[in-house]
Amino acid sequence: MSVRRVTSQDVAEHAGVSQSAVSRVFTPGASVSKKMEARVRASAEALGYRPNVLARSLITGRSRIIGLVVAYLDNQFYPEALERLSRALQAEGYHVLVFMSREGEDLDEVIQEILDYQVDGIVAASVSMSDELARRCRAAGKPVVLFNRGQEDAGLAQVTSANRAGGRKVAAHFVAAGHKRIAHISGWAGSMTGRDRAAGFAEGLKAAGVPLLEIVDGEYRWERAAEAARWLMAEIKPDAIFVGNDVMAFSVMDTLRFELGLRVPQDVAVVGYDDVAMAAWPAYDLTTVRQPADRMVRATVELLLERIETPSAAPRRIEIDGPLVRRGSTSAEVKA
Amino acid sequence: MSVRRVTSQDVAEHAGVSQSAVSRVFTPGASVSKKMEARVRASAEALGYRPNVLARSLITGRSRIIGLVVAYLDNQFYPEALERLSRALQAEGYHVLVFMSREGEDLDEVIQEILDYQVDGIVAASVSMSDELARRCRAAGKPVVLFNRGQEDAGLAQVTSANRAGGRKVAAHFVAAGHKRIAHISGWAGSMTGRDRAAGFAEGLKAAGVPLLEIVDGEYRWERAAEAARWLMAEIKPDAIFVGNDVMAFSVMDTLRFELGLRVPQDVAVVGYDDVAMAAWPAYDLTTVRQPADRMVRATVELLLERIETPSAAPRRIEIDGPLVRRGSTSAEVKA
DNA sequence: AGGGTTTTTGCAGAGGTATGCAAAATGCCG
DNA sequence: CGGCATTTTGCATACCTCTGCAAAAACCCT
Repeated sequence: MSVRRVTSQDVAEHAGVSQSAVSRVFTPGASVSKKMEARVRASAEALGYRPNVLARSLITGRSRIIGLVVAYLDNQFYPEALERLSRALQAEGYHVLVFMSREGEDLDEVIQEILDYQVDGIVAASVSMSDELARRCRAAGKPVVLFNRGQEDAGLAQVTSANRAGGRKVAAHFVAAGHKRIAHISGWAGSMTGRDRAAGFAEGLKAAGVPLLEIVDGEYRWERAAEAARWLMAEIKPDAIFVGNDVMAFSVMDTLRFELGLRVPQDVAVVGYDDVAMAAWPAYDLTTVRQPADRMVRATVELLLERIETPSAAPRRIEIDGPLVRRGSTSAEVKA
Repeated sequence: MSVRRVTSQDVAEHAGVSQSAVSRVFTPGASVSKKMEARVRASAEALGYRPNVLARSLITGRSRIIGLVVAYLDNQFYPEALERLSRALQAEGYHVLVFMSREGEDLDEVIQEILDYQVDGIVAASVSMSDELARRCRAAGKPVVLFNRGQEDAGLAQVTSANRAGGRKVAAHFVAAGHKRIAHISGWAGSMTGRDRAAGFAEGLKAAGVPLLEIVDGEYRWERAAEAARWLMAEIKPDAIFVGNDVMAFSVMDTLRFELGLRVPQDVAVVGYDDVAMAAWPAYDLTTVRQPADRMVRATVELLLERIETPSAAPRRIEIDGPLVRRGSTSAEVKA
């Protein structure tokens, strides 16, 4: 019943060599003669041997596992990023072990579990980390990269898009189109991404001398965004709304069109943030600031590997700029 | 620089007991006195000790890792399922190691890599497995569960929704609404899910004596679905289209409305399959057959754990029925 | 051929934990 | 308090691989 695994010892016996020799054949960069390599590989092939990654990690101290903490996958941006991240790491010989956490729930337990697996590094996507946790990861020698969520305090590596600049781009776009009544449904105020986008937007409007009539926290939630839209249209009556991410922007557009009977962009212009695949679909055709998932993921992998190779390297912060993608949810005409 | 890990040996010395004692404290069901437990836990706490999952797995033969193979995450159904799967397994003390593969690409390399990690089981989502691969997993004693993709030949455990029945439900719905010109843009013909939905749909129409004018393979791809819709409207002019999944249905609706200027459901009724979150959004308001991700995931976990506990258990197949969810993309009125 | 260099190989120990077995400790009862 | 049954503990070994070190082999050059 029990399945006997094929071990390097078995291969060694079959090939009539020592176990060390087998190990060396499967260790890149080790010293093995051509002849030895051929013999061992033949035996390994015959027996169907492959090194046990876990046993190997025990001695090398490298598991080739990266822990990923993520709170939810219903914002399209995250599956997209996860897919790319997984592929990129796979190409480097690493694999992603997934840990779901809930916003608000204490990360402690989750991080402990991650560390139990002796991961080589941790990517925390859209979750914030307490200083205490960061300290513990440092103590364990595990590099952490925050993905798409900045943090002021802790000395953590992080990759974000240029959220502040993005907010300014949206402001400039609204101003150029001549909008006067402008509002913002922000990303969760507890997140730096949300705050930065809002801050950049406010800055940009201020610089142009156009007032920002109202900011409502949409908490990155579909339902909250819809409520915010209803309230804004009842109380403020803006003619342009910048929404903190695409998913909320879709919610806002649906509310405007199907519940309030308004036209986008003629009655209200809407801009989102992320540029997920759906933003380009005709039903929404959403003007939005692109977060270049591809480049963000590449930067994340780079940072992670850098710190795995060189644990002494200081944690860096990388910010990636993304363009404003103009589509039909904002009008093209520029008023003078 | 190098971070000395805290081991059970360290805890043992600190507590003045043997290493075995420490091990037993952290092994559920082992024999330890109250006093011993308290002492060890105190020392463990003081030193910040937690058992090394990898070292443990070396001796128990259980890694508490489940390998997940998935081809793409851009169909919303999969991130949804992945999130639930990960949470459900987490609750059972397992974790998901992600392996991205590409449709068509040979799974061989991927499966080998999975096995290298000594996973306790494998979930293959929307990928088909060759008999050879299935054989190899069996040889390695690793249970495999196919998620949302059936397969006739191999004796593999699998969880699917009742695709055939689902297809019939759609047929009945169209027939009841009095549609006469009916077409189908199917899921990829190379997948059993796609074939079953199409077969059920055809059966249902045949039983009602309504012809199925055309079937086009949409390959589960957004762009292919749009092309299929253009072609159908040019050549066949159906008044009702059943589309093999929601994502393709969205594409079809967009093409009908924004490219061809047709109204849904007045000119053409559209039905999808999956009931992803977006299907309920007002912009689409799509009638669709629900795949109960929750129950499908629960069944998957059940099957997996069952076979991990009892390797001799025969692989079972579970089919989960889902309702037709009526929404605005099909008309309500039933003609006599 | 011989001596020195370099390469290749095997030996043995380590990495962190679980567990069968025997010894020690505890509990029970008369 | 003695004797026996039961529980708890420690010892030693196993899991599978990598790697430093020293021995063996191969190579090179005169």
